[in-house]
Amino acid sequence: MLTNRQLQILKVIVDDFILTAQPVGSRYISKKETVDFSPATIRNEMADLEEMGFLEKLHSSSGRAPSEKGYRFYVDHLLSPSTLSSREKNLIRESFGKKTLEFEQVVEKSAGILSDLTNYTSIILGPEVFETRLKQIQITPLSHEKAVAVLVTNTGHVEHRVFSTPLEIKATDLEKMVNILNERLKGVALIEVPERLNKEIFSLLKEHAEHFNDAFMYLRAALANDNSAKLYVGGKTNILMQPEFKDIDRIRSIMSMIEEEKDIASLLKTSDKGIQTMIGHENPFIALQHCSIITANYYFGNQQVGTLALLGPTRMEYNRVVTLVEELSRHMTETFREWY
Amino acid sequence: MLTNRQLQILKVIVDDFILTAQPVGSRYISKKETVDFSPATIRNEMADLEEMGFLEKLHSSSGRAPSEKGYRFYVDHLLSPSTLSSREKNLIRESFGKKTLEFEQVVEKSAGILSDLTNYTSIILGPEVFETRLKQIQITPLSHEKAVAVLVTNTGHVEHRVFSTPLEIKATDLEKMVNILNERLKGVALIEVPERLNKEIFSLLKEHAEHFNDAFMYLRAALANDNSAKLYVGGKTNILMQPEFKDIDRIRSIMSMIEEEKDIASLLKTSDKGIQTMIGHENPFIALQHCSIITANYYFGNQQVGTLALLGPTRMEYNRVVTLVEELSRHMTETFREWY
DNA sequence: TTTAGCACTCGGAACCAATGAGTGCTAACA
DNA sequence: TGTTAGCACTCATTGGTTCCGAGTGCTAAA
Repeated sequence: MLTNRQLQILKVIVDDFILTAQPVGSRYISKKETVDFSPATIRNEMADLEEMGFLEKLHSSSGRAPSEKGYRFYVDHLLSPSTLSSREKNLIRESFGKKTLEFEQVVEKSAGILSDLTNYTSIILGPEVFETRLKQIQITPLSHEKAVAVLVTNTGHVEHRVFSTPLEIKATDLEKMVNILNERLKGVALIEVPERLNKEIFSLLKEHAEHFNDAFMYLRAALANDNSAKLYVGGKTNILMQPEFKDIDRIRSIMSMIEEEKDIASLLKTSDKGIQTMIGHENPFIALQHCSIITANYYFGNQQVGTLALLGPTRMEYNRVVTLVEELSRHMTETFREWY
Repeated sequence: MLTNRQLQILKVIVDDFILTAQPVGSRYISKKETVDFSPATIRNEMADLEEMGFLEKLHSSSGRAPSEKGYRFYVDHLLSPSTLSSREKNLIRESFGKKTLEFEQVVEKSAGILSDLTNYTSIILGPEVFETRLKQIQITPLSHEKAVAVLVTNTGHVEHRVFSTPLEIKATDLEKMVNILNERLKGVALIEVPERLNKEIFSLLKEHAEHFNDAFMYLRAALANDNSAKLYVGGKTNILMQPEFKDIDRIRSIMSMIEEEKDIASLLKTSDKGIQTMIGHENPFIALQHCSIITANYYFGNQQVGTLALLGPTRMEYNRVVTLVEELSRHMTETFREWY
């Protein structure tokens, strides 16, 4: 176990390294008001801390920087979650004060706030598709061979899909079709829609007219869900500001990973509930080996869950950032609750 | 005026510098099969070309690189537009072969192709808002206090806006409202919609029931157009690959400019018709001083016009890129024409 | 157990020389 | 008169050397 003095020194080093990105030396630590030991004493302790794996040297005569294990210990045991500054409070209150109506708006705004306040990159994963249910479907003809289906889900998400219609179909027929669809699909999970279409609804529609056959084909294609929960990213360029990412290659791999979306989405999807931190190599991607990710969940009603994440260097301002992420996920959850 | 030999040498230098990003020396040029002069002769010509402002030296004993004026001359007089390679043809044919139905799909696909084939960043500006006309409007209640308005424009663009509705409003009333709106707004330019709403439609709606007053307020807010034509960007990270952007600060300023959207949009909006090139400082933004931008227009029906652009370093593969941009704008125009 | 003192290590900056790619100029050549 | 060979010159790059300073580890004294 670590002695009190070791804890104190470790905390000072992590705090300072997070601030300056420079290795911390013994002399510097001993000058801190809160510290009362000579540099020599501190050097001894630092040597011990290094031996235990909490600290690292860049070269034999440099000061110490926290290792990943050091960050992990810091986050688990030494974190003193900061309270929000008035600037932070204001920005959040201001943004969530305005009444929002659409899921996308809330998410984009949250991503914006988070990346602006932290100078890191914020990522928000939409709610799991398999829990989203269809609330309403509306079909509107656009031309004699195109129509748009507007889907509204119980999460307040609205989306539209354009599809081809056979030339012969009539407006009244379309109306009938919509009625049947609404009757049969309301409350059905989005992911089950294609199956339902194939099973019961196909035969139902068939009874009405023969060109439903064609229309149905196209509609089915249009309603085929893409399954991928959407990613919203804020402050992509913030990574460029961090001194540890002076190296173009690192930036390139991180950027293209974010652009890919796929891996990031799967990473966030598998993260546990509550506030989580992944430090450096704790995530499986080489591109993110110098990054930390903080995740929190937000909720939609009771079960549906999305993920709010913040991506920064391992040298992240954990105390400030953790409260911010928590606070924002709370606000999001609350906003969505009010919609019901 | 330039002699034939000078033209030849200039062309070799630009071609080679575009390929290698390295200053070109006289010895190297004289070794080219197409060139029959000694290094000394070439040096003389290069000195003249430099004096005329077409070439630059990085330092007194380096080879020459094209100046912006050199690129400009090259583009205007020496360009031999390449024909598409079979790979390029295939990719384009494949993508445009599939039937697409929605404006966004076409645009996103085009941006993707362009950035993939060129390794530069592609930017597509949507059609000018002021020319887009409303084709149809549909309102669907979502809950007792929310409704979604779906707008369909003559460009095949579909979008939805969620707005609040007063509690008292009834489904039948809403239907009446939609009928009036459709009757009065069909074919009206999007940009004029708010004005029309205020003038004629307000009084019309008022005749029907008093809570239209409230509903109208919200609807008006929802239909207030944001005016900004949308930007679609492909291959944002491609800039990172270019050797001239090893410098983080350059990348940062370019990236954040793209992220901003505002300036880029205005830049593209003011570009002239047809294929245009802006080389280096020919554009007014310091962030883009080492970039070239190629733009082409695509058309929607007869008047409506959007812009397709490619952003890369001044050392751009102009001959390949120009044909690609042209070809893609042609394909887009054609696709949209087929929709009518 | 703590601390002062001292030798040691290593990165970074400054300086220097050697190298080589490339130029400009001059004089000879066709 | 236009072209070219030859040569002196320039300058970025590379590698080696030295110096400096920040910081460590170890030992011995308090």
